[in-house]
Amino acid sequence: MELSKNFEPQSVDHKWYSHWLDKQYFKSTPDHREAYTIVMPPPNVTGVLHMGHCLNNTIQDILIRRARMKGLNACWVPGTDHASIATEAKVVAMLRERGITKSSLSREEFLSYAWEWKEKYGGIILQQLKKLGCSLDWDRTNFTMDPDYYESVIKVFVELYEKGVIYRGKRMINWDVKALTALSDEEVIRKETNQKLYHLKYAIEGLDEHIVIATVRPETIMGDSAICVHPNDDRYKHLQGKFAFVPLINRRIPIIADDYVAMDFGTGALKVTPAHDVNDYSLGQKHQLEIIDIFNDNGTLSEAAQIYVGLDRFEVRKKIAVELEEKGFLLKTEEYTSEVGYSERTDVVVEPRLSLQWWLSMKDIATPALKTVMDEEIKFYPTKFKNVYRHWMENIKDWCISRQLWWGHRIPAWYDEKGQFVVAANETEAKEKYTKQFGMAPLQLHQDEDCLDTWFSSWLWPFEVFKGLSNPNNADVNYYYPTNTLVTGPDIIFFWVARMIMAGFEFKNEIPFKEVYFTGTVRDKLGRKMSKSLGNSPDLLGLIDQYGADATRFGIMIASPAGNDILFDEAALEQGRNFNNKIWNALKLIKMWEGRKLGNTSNDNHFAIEWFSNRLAEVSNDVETMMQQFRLSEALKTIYSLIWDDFCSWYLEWIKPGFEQPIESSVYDKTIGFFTELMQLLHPFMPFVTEEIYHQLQERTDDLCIKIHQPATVLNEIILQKGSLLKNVISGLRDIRNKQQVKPKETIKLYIQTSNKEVFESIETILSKQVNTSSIEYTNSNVGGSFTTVIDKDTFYIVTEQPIDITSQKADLEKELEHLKGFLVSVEKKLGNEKFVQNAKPEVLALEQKKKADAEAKINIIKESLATL
RNA sequence: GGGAGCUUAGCUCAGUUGGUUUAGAGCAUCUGCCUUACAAGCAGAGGGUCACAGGUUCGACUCCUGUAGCUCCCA
Repeated sequence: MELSKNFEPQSVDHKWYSHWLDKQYFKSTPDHREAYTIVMPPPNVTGVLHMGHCLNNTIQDILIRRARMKGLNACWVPGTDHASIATEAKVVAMLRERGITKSSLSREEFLSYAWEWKEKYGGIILQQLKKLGCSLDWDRTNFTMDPDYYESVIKVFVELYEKGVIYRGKRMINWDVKALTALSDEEVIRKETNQKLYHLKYAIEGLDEHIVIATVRPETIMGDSAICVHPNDDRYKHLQGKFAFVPLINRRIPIIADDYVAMDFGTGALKVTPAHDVNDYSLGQKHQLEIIDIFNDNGTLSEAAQIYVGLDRFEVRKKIAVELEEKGFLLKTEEYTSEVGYSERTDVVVEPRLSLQWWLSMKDIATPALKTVMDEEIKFYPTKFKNVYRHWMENIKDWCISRQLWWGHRIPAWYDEKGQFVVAANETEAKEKYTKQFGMAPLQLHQDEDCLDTWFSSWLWPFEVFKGLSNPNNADVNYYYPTNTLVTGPDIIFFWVARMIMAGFEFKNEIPFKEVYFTGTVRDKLGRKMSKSLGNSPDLLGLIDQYGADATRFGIMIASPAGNDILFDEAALEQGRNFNNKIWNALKLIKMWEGRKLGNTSNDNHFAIEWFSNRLAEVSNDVETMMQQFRLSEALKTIYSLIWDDFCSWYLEWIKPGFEQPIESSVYDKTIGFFTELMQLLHPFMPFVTEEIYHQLQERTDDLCIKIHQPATVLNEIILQKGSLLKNVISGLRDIRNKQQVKPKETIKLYIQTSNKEVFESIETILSKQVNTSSIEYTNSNVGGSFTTVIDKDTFYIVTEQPIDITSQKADLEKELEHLKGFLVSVEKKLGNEKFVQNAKPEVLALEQKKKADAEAKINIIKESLATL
């Protein structure tokens, strides 16, 4: 069959993915082998594949494919997250487009729309991962709202409530005025925001003066309960204990003193609004101030505000500033930059608010989870994240787990008409509990309307995907858990990683995974985060169509050092595509020889084969080391160079027969073997092209995907050194040819002056072919009428038909001489230093002496050559 | 405000306990080649006082201190 000019991923990718699925290579069941398990961080069920997923899942696929090819029982579990707030927001938006408001629907009606949406768009992302080549065990696909999973989440809630770890309480929370729900601290993103600092005058009761406060939130003055100054602040000492009036509404509030106030910020006087600021709340508690909540759920002002009722908080800010100015309360405004909290999901400014919510007490749960990471029972790569983790864990706060949403796991608390409640897995149990607890059967119970934070289900992921909670101690969970490697972004270290570790100890008394690999953030090539508003997120599926999955994987992996950010550049995908073609062309070359095999006639290629087999072993070992340290991009670079440089540029050229000449059978077979092993090494990174080549190389009954790879370990250093020498000499001589403008087709006569004649004799055939000589001879003295060059410790004389350009040659030699002399000076300086000779380790000293001797010898050779020019 | 990390060639990065030929790759650049596998290619070349300033040491890209810039996390 005629091979195409270039590698064509479009047909190949799909063919092999279907084949692998048919053969069930990705399917894993417990057996006698050692398990290697990865659970995929579940993407949002309605999400689409973006660069972050691409990086993340490519890394996981590389690890899992490598494990599979090592003979481990590799299991990679896919799934999706119901993503409570994100999905609900999407459904609400969809309904709005259809002219339906959420408030007009019952809970059941809304949920049926949501499920419809989930069925329609859910799991698109999983289909997209197939295009990337991800070798997931699809039969194990999980969803965090699957019936079993749902039940386990509820079970965990009830258990923790009964242990007293979960409680209900009214505290300050972050309120999302768009999604109309509470948020955890982790869901609030702080951003530097330009604001205005308004200086407002509050009149003092009984005195003809006023006090000036500075605030960025003039719209909250109607919620003020006090003005606070520092007790030692001389400016305000006479006002302590007096009263002031809130502008516009004239409410009377006390002036109190507390050393919480920073005297040097603003005017040193602080308005206290306990309902709408976390710090003001604590201050309010301490001084028993009134709490006046002036906002509605949606961020508009409530009746309690008295004025501007029903208007949005930011609109009020503008209007009230104008009114305050008109009425003489606004002294001045200044520009001010500070951090403001925004909702991670809806990007609206979060409103601190006092609210009755469900909480999970974290202190006790966190203790073992902190220790296990500090002791490196769970290893973090890169290790710097240990610090981040420790800092958060040591300062951990209780987790607000309730959300005012419908899409999610409904909180299993049941209330009577008086608001008394019980927590139980279902209504029947709730009734029993109620009867027991309150000594009478309930008239009617209704379930809490709220649902749980998404992460309250995802923290169970590593063992509930194996039904570790719904079916405790089943064969799967016993075999696969703890899992091996978690690959995820550092942005969810608190949301997810930390909480999974806590859940692991709490419910299984075991770590959930042995190592965590934190990927970097994918940015554009200018270093900016990928974002919709910048429009700098590439269309991933378009890229896969254009370059192929292998090139895309290559492109994203080649520049992804562990833990560093990835600057995504399409040029890297081109490099990947070119690499595909390079491999493809090597295949074409070898296939040309297939019909020209002959019996073995010479030993000419013996060196090439021996060298490459050693080189292959050497690099395989290097790659193994790098993989163990998660230096994936380095490993890929190393394989890339092994294939492109060592195999294609050197080895294949060395064994390549002349035009339409035959090739020895044994050389051919060896070459097929090398190529196969190279494909094995590369397969985890670029699965499609390697599988295709594997089958093109010769008829196969098996597949590369599951072929076990065992790199040779025995190395012959001498051969490897000879190889480098040969490469150096070839490059050096080609350089001379280039500089002297000797045409490629023109042959040269080569004379070698060396003390290592035998070494050159063993590589003579290759050398001759690579630098196009008509003859190679050995000499003990300088050859007249030649170009001279010194490579390592040997001198080479080149005789051509062309006239010699002595000036350029002389200049080159002089330049080299200059460099060597400089080098020699630095070495001699070291050796002339008595303290160095006394203190340096013997091997270092010996090395310096060798450097000196070598440099001197080479200087002599060059001087001789120059003299004869 | 507190903490962590980074700064090496035009770009992206290696450089493993301080000494390995006065710093290595890849990409980009330049020169010469349409050489029957590959111009998405081949053969070469140029390019860096290792952010800055001190210190420790016989010796510092490597260790310490400070400064500047950038990034991230937390409050």
